[in-house]
Amino acid sequence: MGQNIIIDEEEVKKWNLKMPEEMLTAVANRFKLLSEPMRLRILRTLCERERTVQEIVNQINASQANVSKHLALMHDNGIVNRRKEGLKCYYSIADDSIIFACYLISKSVVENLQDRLSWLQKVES
Amino acid sequence: MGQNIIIDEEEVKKWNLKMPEEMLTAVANRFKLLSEPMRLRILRTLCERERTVQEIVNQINASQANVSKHLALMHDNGIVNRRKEGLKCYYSIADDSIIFACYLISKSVVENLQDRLSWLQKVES
DNA sequence: GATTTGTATGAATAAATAACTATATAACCA
DNA sequence: TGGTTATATAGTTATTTATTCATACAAATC
Repeated sequence: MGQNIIIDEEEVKKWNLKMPEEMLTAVANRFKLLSEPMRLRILRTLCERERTVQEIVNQINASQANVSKHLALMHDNGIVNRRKEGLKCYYSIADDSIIFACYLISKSVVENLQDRLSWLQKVES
Repeated sequence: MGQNIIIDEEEVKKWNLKMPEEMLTAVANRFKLLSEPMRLRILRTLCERERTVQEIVNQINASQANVSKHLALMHDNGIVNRRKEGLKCYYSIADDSIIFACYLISKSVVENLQDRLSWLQKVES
């Protein structure tokens, strides 16, 4: 924890080309987990620290049942941890690479948006 | 191109916590693009070099109509480039961060799988 | 045991979408 | 102009799934 991550661009290309079919669907499934705003909202609250279901429900605007289902799904897929303490149930992020992926994608979304804006300004002038 | 990427873990957490709601849905949408095996198959063929629609259709096992739709969707969302040359239409990857994300996620999927396997072996022994 | 609190789950509904078929467009050539 | 090739696009169907409501479960407290 607390370390930097270094990615070698050449290794990335090779890796992706070699990836077998089964792996590909597994990766797609993991991306699907991240493709719902509600789940990203939940994960964002967990970024700070572990939280109970109720804490999450209060933070984001969602029903307890819905939050619980999303958490169960993410737990089944190993991206969040579950820890029971009496009545309460604490969830936390189990897989940091998911947070890195969010970071990468959000950065690229911003860049994409900036590109479109500057293009628009060129067209207008 | 050809450079390494360095990610600072602290910056990642801050970034994700600050991310506004609109950004969050945009990120979710981008993840949704990556959540279909067929689209990952297409992107993988594009990892190597730009390709025509027919080349992609031949490489992966899919109908021309389907590949065309997926490409259109990805182009609309700015993750692939389109270049027309006579009858043929060449597509290429427009956003390398997507490939990085695939790399990150596939690595974590492998680790997750390895963890489950070793856990299984512990239980069995 | 009965009640309260925190969480999980089953059933039902509505919305999104991947894939298919058929057809359209668009560029090239005879 | 007519024909061929490469790609795109409607319309349809079937599947998936996020959400809601109601209820069940499970642990604590009385």
